Amino acid sequence: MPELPEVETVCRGLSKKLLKLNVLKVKVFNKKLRYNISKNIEKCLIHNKIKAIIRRGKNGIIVFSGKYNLHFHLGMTGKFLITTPNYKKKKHDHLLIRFDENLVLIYNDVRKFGYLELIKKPLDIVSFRGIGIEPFLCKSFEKELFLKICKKERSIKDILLDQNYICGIGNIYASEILYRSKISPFKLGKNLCENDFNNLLNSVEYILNKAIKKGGSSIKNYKNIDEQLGYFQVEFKVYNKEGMACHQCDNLIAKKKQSGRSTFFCKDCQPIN
DNA sequence: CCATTGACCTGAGCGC
DNA sequence: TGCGCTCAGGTCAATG
Repeated sequence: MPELPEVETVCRGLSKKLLKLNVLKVKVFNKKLRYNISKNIEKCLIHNKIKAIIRRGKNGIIVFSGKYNLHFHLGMTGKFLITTPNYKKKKHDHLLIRFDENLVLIYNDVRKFGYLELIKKPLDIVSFRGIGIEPFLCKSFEKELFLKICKKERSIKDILLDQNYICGIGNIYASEILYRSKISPFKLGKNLCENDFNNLLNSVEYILNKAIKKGGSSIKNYKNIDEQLGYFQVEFKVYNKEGMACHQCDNLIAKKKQSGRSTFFCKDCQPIN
């Protein structure tokens, strides 16, 4: 579910409430997520303080005072909730961490595509899991990215979704970014001209920034840690807008399956040539 | 090495 | 009311 703007919003929310707090208890309700939650999680985190919360692409890292950090990925339906010790466990709650100051952190994930893993320090946030360039740094790596992408026989949308080029973009923002860039989602990497590429990197920053400012997008069930909704979905120009009028021409927004996922675009405004 | 497909898992919404 | 089907914000292993 969550792409970079949603993960960023979650990280900021967690920072606001949990920074400097001390872990009193860790309880695993169900360890079977995408990867199993470590049996040692309580041992590794208890009496540690939260020092920072960092985002890298769609990943979050809770930095603790001890030997381990906690890396999380929310998959499609992962959510954190901050609540109090009298909280009643709900369906699909998988982990609970109790802190001092009477606060409790819950990880809930319906589809269990997310995960929580302990990672040993020191944290090399730059080469983290070998993922690609942070979107807000991508202009400094423009040449490098262009050289990589301009050889590819893959569609530009597939490339945007591949976290090894630019990280943090998912299915919603890929469509929105390509619409603003006036590039067909089906255009191949090798066919992008420099002008396309400039527009693309521009829109990557613009769209993601704007979405962060709105607290991300809530289309089904995404919520921030205090159950607040994001509001970027009202700004969608193409995602879920099949059959609606294009904002820039008389055409209707089209929807097509691409690599097994829905793509939304305007045929006229986003030429393939 | 590169590109494509299906698997992982649960729930919502739709047509019948 | 219920069944069966498709779809959903993401990755990753297996295949050609």
